Amino acid sequence: MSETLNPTNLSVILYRAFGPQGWWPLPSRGGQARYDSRGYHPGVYGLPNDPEGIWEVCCGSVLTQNTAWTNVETALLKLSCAGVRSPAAYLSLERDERRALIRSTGYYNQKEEKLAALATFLLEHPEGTPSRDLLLGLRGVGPETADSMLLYAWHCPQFVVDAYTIRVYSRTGLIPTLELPANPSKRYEHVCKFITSRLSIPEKVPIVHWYQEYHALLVRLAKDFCRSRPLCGTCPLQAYCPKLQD
DNA sequence: GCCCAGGAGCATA
DNA sequence: TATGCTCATGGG
Repeated sequence: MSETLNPTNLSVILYRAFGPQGWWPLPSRGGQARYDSRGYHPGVYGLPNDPEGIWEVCCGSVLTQNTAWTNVETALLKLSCAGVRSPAAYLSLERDERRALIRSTGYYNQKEEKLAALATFLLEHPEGTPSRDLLLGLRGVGPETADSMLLYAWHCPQFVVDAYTIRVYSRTGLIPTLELPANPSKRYEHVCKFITSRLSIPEKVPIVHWYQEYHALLVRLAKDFCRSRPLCGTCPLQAYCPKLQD
């Protein structure tokens, strides 16, 4: 091992390996100015910058719960093609129409209700950034979903923890597994504080950009290498990670 | 056919 | 507080 891993240099190593990730993707804008074919916008921050984009990010954060993003892409494209580009448009549909549009993401009965609650909330709060507590009060919005919306839709400096984050931090030994609380909610807050309290971000870099990039890079690593069955042989962390497998 | 995917809510003990 | 179950489609 060449260098001891810590939360800060991990993000630097991943950025060097993968480059900017262009999150949060907006599939409906694939190919438009500043977006690549699948709606990513690498190196371009400050997006989304309009209500339709905010709605699409919020939708995506609910639809991707325990679901592969490719299935969410399908649903977001269907919603957009059907003209559902706002909370009001969503609420104007019949339940069965909503379910049909998001079917590809699975759990579509539950998610239809979650999106209805979200849409109603957004209509009641058309401006400004909602508080984390308000978002957490919505049916179907837990800590990861709330933080994803805050960080990517509203550009708040709120770090996002997901299953991939915990997997990578556990396997690399960055966080002692024994210290992880069993309670999911406590575990989330524990990991979030653990990471953010140890991050040293250069003054010239906005915290929001760093948080966005870091989360996206952890997902990239976990999807491509640190899978449930890991591909350690070609992993960019090979020189740093104590858990060599395969 | 099996495993997995960017969670959250609820019942039960 | 902790654990287990449920929700469901689609790709590898």
